[in-house]
Formats: sequence, C-alpha cells, structure tokens
Amino acid sequence: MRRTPEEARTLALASARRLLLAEGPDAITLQAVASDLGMSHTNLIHHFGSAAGLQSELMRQMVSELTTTIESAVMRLRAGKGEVKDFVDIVFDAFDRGGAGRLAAWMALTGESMHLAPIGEVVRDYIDSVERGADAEGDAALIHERVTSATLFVTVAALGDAIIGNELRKMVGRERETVRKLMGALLPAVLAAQPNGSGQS
Amino acid sequence: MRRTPEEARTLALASARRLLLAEGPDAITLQAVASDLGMSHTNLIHHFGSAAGLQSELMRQMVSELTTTIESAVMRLRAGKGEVKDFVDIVFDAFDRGGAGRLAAWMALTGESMHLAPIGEVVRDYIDSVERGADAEGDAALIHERVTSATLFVTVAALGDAIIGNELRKMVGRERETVRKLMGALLPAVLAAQPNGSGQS
DNA sequence: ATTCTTATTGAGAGTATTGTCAATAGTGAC
DNA sequence: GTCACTATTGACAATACTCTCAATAAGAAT
Repeated sequence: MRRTPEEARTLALASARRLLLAEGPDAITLQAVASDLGMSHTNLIHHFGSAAGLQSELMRQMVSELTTTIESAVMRLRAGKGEVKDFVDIVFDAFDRGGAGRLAAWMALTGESMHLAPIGEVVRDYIDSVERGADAEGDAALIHERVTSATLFVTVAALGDAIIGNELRKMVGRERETVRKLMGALLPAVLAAQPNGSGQS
Repeated sequence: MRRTPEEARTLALASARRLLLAEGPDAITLQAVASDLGMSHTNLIHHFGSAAGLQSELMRQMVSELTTTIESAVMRLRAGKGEVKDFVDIVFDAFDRGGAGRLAAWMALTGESMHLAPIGEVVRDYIDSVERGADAEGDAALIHERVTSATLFVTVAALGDAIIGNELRKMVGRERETVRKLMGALLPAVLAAQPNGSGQS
C-alpha cells in the first residue's frame, strides 16, 4: 500500500500519458489521474508539488524519450549502419509512439515550448554529425544548408503525421505508411549534393 | 449598445480567435471572451447556446476559411493557371494564417475531429480534379495513388509546419520558407508518372 | 404611444479543479 | 520496542467556469 516515491511517480506519469492519449491534454487533471490510480489527488501534489509540476514532468519525460530514440538513430546513421529511409521511419515512429507528437503539439499550443528545446538540440546534433561525415566531398556550406533543411523537413512532417495523419488517411482511404514512405523516398534527393540522386541504395 | 446578433457573433468569434493565437486553446472561455469584449458572459451563452457552441462555431468558421482558400487554389490548378509550387505555398499559408493549423491540431487533440471533415472533402476534390485532368496519359490507378499520396504529404507537412515550424527553425537558425520551398521542389517529382520529371511546367 | 421581440445584464447555483492543513499509518533505523 | 521519516488520506477553502433565471432596456412594428 505504501509505494516508493519512484513507484508513485512512475505510476502517475503512466496514467497521465494514458489520459493524454485517450482524451486529450485537458483530461490530465489531478483528480483524473488520482482516480485512475485509486489514490487521493493530494498525494500527487505531494509527489509533484503541483498540477503544473506533474504536467511539466510528463513533458520532460516524453521529450527525453523522443530525443533518446532519435539520438540513437543518429548514432547508427553516423556509423554508416543505416539508410536515410530507416532514419525517417524512426523519426516518424518516435513522434507517433506513446503520443509524443500530440504532446509536442500541446506544448507548442499552450506556450510551454521551452520543453521542446531538447528536440532542437538533437536536431542540431544530427546536423553536425552528417556535416562532419560529409564535408570531405563538396561545398561545406551547401551541405550544411541541405542537411538542416532536410532535418527540419522530416521533423515537421513527422509531427504533422502524428497529429492529423490518421484522420486524413481515413478520409481519403490510404494506409498508414503513405507519408513516411514518400518522405523516405524523397529525402535522399534533398541530401544529395547532385540533383540526380534518388539514392535507393 | 445593442448590437445585431451578427455583430455580436462576429465580435465574439474574432475575440476567441485572438485568444486562441495568444494563449492557446484553454484560454477560450466565456469569461475571457466576454471580458475582452466588455460584455457579460451570459450574453455569449445567449448567442451561442453554450461554451461548446462558441468553440464549435469557431472551429466551423476557421475550417471553412481554410477549405475555401485551398479550394480556390485547386480551381486555379485545375484551370492550369498555377504551378505545383504555388499550390504548396497556398496550403502552407492557409494552415499558418490566422492560426488555422493550431486550431486543427487542437481539434485533433481534443477529439473534435468531426469538424475536420471538410478538409478531407477538399483534399478528395483536389485528388479527383488532378486525376480527371491526367488520366489521358498513363496508368490511372498509379496516378490516383501518386496524387493522393502527394496531397496527404503536403497537408500533413503544412500542419506540422504551422505548429512547430517556427520553434524548430528558431533553434537551428533557418528562415521561414525553408520547409515549404523544399516541398515545392519535391512535390512535382511525386506527381510525375515518370521518375525523371521534376516537371517545372 | 403601446406593444412585442430580444439583446443584455446581475445574482446565484452547481460543479470541477487546485491547493492547504492536520492527522494517520507504513517503513526503516537505532 | 521506540523513534523518525514520509507516503497517504480526508476535510476544507478558494477559485474558475458553465449555466439558469428573472429582470432590464433598446429597437422595431403597429
């Protein structure tokens, strides 16, 4: 009956995430989480300080997972172990999995965009890594521009897909991978210095 | 002192939109709108029936504007008066202008996705028009697939750009048109039946 | 002018949410 | 076993939001 603080926090964050996915951001209230867990809402205040503390911690956790996932994909790409198409898949999955994209959108909508900073960092890391590996050939400035553009492109599309992709696909009758497949096919053309490459490896 | 019903509704919707842009979806309350307009919140209930009625009307109005804008762009494209790049620009602007993208995201997040149906319809209209104009040449089924994919692609990316584009661009230091320019450059390749064509009209 | 419609308001009820505070009860340390 | 720590709870206050209801008043119609 008496959980460790870590247990309590983990349970609460899992419940909050469940509520976010099922009923949207506004459903994450102290009472809803407490009743879902069968505990009192005052206990949540005890563990998180306030309702804002819980929400903030949920944001921090999900952004952390998101960036970790993407970072590992960047590592593989840096090691030359993966294709661009796989990277696209991972980014799309990362925004889709566990409602990370919906949460990111919520943060952007409610003005809590400071929590998004880690995403910007990992994007910058990715840009640096690709730049470093590629500056042997071609114009470094040009490559920098292409890589940043491509990364922005993937991230923005992955977010949009996570939020509205399912609804739109339902309306026009396409399957789930439609957008990410296109992105995977087109991105190499953006990255390649020569405009001919649709490098299908 | 005594407005016409249309005046009152117009004022209220404008105020609600302002609040949505400035402080996010949760800021659209009867009290906030009423105080912004210097009227009592009961008057808003009189005109919209309920708080949900006001929000619903705001969604309807903004989606209507969005679809109207996109539809006119589709007409121009159908008449052969515009390039694909212009269409991309218009879709991106439509989601950005007046916070339509943020509102669409809010709808998707809160489960009010029925209001999104008109967007699906205009997308389907666009698909039909392009299909009809293009089925003289090539495989009709293939063209259908390419066009639906491309339209999904543009819409999803435009939404993502409207929500998180500014934040991400700020973090990596790119200007505003980065993503839409890429989309405009890549989309013709998706639409062309032959993989060589980046058909610039 | 009188009447009718309705835009507008203020008071107040009902509910949800956050938060405070004191008290209870596990759990480990000694 | 006793004590200290703290996870947990229930009662209660405070605020915000929605909504009902009765009353007021502005404008149109006659």
